[in-house]
This record gives sequence, C-alpha cells and structure tokens, in this order.
Amino acid sequence: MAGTLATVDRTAKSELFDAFAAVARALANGRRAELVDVLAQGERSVQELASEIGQSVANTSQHLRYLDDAGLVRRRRDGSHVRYRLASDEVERLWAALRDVAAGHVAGFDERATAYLGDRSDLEEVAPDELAVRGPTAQVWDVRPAAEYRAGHLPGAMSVPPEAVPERVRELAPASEVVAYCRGPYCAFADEAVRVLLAAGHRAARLEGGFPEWRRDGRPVATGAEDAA
Amino acid sequence: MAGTLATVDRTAKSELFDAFAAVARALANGRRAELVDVLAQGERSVQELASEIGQSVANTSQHLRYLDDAGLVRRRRDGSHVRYRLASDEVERLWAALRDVAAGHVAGFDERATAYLGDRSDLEEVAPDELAVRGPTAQVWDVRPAAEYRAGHLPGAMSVPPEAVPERVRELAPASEVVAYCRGPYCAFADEAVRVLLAAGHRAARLEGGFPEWRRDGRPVATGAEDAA
DNA sequence: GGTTGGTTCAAGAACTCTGTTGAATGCTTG
DNA sequence: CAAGCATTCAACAGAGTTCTTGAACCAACC
Repeated sequence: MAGTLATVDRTAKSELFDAFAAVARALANGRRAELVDVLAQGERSVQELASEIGQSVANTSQHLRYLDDAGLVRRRRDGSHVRYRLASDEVERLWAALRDVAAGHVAGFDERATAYLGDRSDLEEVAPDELAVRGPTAQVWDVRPAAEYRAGHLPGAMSVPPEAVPERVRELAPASEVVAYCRGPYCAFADEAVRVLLAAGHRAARLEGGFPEWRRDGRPVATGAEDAA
Repeated sequence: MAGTLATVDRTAKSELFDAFAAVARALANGRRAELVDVLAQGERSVQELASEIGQSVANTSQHLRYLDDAGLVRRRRDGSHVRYRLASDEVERLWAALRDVAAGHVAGFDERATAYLGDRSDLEEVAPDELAVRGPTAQVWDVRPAAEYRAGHLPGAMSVPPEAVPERVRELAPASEVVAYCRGPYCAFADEAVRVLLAAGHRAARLEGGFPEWRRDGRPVATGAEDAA
C-alpha cells in the first residue's frame, strides 16, 4: 500500500525506481549496447556475438547474462548452441530512443560518429518511401553478415556481406545503380559499400536507417536465403 | 575514417557505443531516475529535487551533475537558486521507453509497482479522449506539488497538492465527480486522492498517464497560477 | 559411454559508483 | 562589502562493474 499523501513511502518508491534503473544499467556498457544493436537484427549465438563485439566468449556470455537478468533478451537452446534474441519490440524502441538522445545531447558525439563512420556529408541518403521509385533501376544491397540477411531482409534485396563487397562491385555492369543498407543509422557497412561503389564509377546511395527501422515501421520483410538473382 | 570492411575499427566503434552507454548510465540509478521523473514536470531547484528524492542536497547536486554531464538536463541560474530542467522532449521519450521496457520485462516489476502504488485493479481509469465527455460534470484535479502545477497543467484543472487533498475532499459537495492526475503512470498522488474521494462517497477516477504524457501527445496546456474556481 | 565443442561459472585485480561529511564557492541582498 | 544562503567540491569507505584466466558444465554426436 502507498503511505499517506504527504509522506510518501520512500522504500517502496526507491525499489520501484531501482527497477527502472536496472533496465538502464543493462544498457550502460558499450559492449552490451553493441550486443543489443546486433540482436536487433535477429537471433545470434554466443560465439557469433563475441566475435561481433570483439570480446572473449566468457565475457560476452557474462554480458548476455546481464541483459537476460534485466529481461532485455531471451535465450534458446538450438542444437549445441545457445541463441539470444531481443525480448520484444519495446527493447528495440528503447534502443532507438537511447541513440536519439545520445546523438542530440552527448558532448563530442558527432566527432565520435565521424571517427567511426567517416564523413557522411558527401553520401547520398534514400528515404524508405523513395526506394519504390528507384526500384526499377536500382539494385538493393543488404550489406550485413549473411546470418542477419537470412533472419530478415528487404524483399528483393540481395545479400552482399561486407567481405564480399569488392568482388560484387567488380562483377557489376558499368554505371550501375545501388542502394545499400545495413544495421541502422550507426552501422558502417553500407557507408563503406557506397564509397567503394562510387569509387568504381557506379551510382550509389545509403538507405536511411537500417533493417530494424524498416521493420519497425511496418514495412514488408522477407526471410531465408537469397530471393533475387 | 572507417577501417576496411572486414576488419572494423574496433576502437572507434567502441568509443561510439560508449557514448550510447553514457546516456544509459545516467539513468542507471534509481535516484537519478526519480529526478528525471520529477524534471519531466518542469524546472525545479536543487533543494526541491533533494527533498523529492529524499537525499541530501550534496548528493542530489552530484546526481544532477552526472545527468548534466550526459547532456540529459540543462541548468540555469535563477536568483540564488540553480534550476534544472530536462534537455529536450527526446529525453522524456527515452524515459517513457525505459518505463515501458521495465514494466514488460523486469522480473518482479508488478510486485514492486503494487507495493508502491497499491492495487489499482479497483480504480477507474479515464482515457485523455474521454475527459472531454466528463468535462461538464467532473472536476479535474492536478494532484502534484503547486510548483509543478504552475509550470504547466491541463486547462481547467485545479491545483490540489497532495497535502491539501483531505481538506479539499471535505469541502466538496456530496456525490461530486472528480478526475485526478499527477506525474505519470507510476506516480502515487492521484491514486491516493482517488481512494480518499471514493472513501468519502464521491465518484472519482484517475486520468490515464500524467501531465507529461498529456503534453507529449500535443494536447493543450495552461501555465501559471490557478485558472479555475 | 566417452569425447567434443559451445557455453557458463568462479575468483581476482583494477577501476568506477554511491552516499556521507565537512569545507569551499559564489550569488544576492542589505 | 559583509552576511547569508544555495550549491558545489573533495575525500573517503563500501559496494558494484569489467575483463581475464582456468575450470566446470552439459547437450550432442559418434
């Protein structure tokens, strides 16, 4: 029960707000933030996640446990692997809200973003709604690891994992047109692909946002292996 | 610049995601979460905030500095006081997203909410859109400290600070109808007021959400002292 | 049933966070 | 310009976090 109106029940209030803080604490580590960013693409095993965030498997497992304790992820046994995924769309929305605040308010954020992503001012961006217009002429490249493509991708997009980009660019007909996307607004894969494409004389742009944003906005999604040739 | 596609620039990526984590860390403490909840109502001085969260002024000042460093609040000198406010609406949205995730995913959350707020299943809730329908017959009570009412309230609402509730209930005509609201979904003031009103034989309900949610949805807002008699 | 490989646990060192206390700072007002 | 008051700073003890290392667990497969 609540206390009287004037003298609020401090202990109960503290415990309730500690519960809010527990969720924030789960995201209060850069490596765990990276994990959430990857898991927003779909389910992954501990090993894959460890290599994504550049940490040992033991440490990654520990971080995943932390996320699990806070309720942000779910685990599932799959053969000899354990696969983790985000607990819900709400977690994805929280992650997006967190990025927005960081981008708007953290001192030195833009410098750090540029240090990682390079200067984006010279890269063209395509809004999701414009994509239909470009559809007839442009190819759509999903520049994420193949596992993430299989877990879900834009209908008609072809899987071009980061390491395959140079080769695929070489195979391209001269003066082709490509729209590339990857994990989200702070993912470097699509940027790099666009730069390589431009350098090779093609027309290339980056999709605004990434796959999770596309899906969150209720747009169509395909799953499984390659669906375009 | 980003590294090559296959070997991502670990350091730059770490630093970028550490920036996201820095925002989460600012909210990763129950007392700071309480501060954000109060500041979502409007500007407050350090002293007021200290008494709201039941902490010493020195400790509160330290927490506010932490929030300021992360860019979540802004400070302003006002006479001999320093007043803090949230840095932007984005911070409010982040706070809302955090509450949603906690409510959906933190183990034991419902128990903690009930421990603080009491059992809500017997309390009637009024959606913002329904309020217009009740308008003609029901009074609307703003059950927050007077300072928060002055900083912004529902047009036509009267200020009934928590400590004034028993007295105001006594003054009420028999079988009156009241809709009460306060800071948000996890604020106890309106619940308590509704319980006191019901016990006194009146008809009473709680507004869904609180003042920040009302304003966030673009509904009309009034400021300053009492505007209804 | 033993082996393999993926995952988790345990312990520890370095570091960070939290609340306390008391002093220092700095604005305002007479 | 001195007094008064609101706020911040500094230092500290206790607690929590992070990454490492090596061992333990445990499902799956021969």
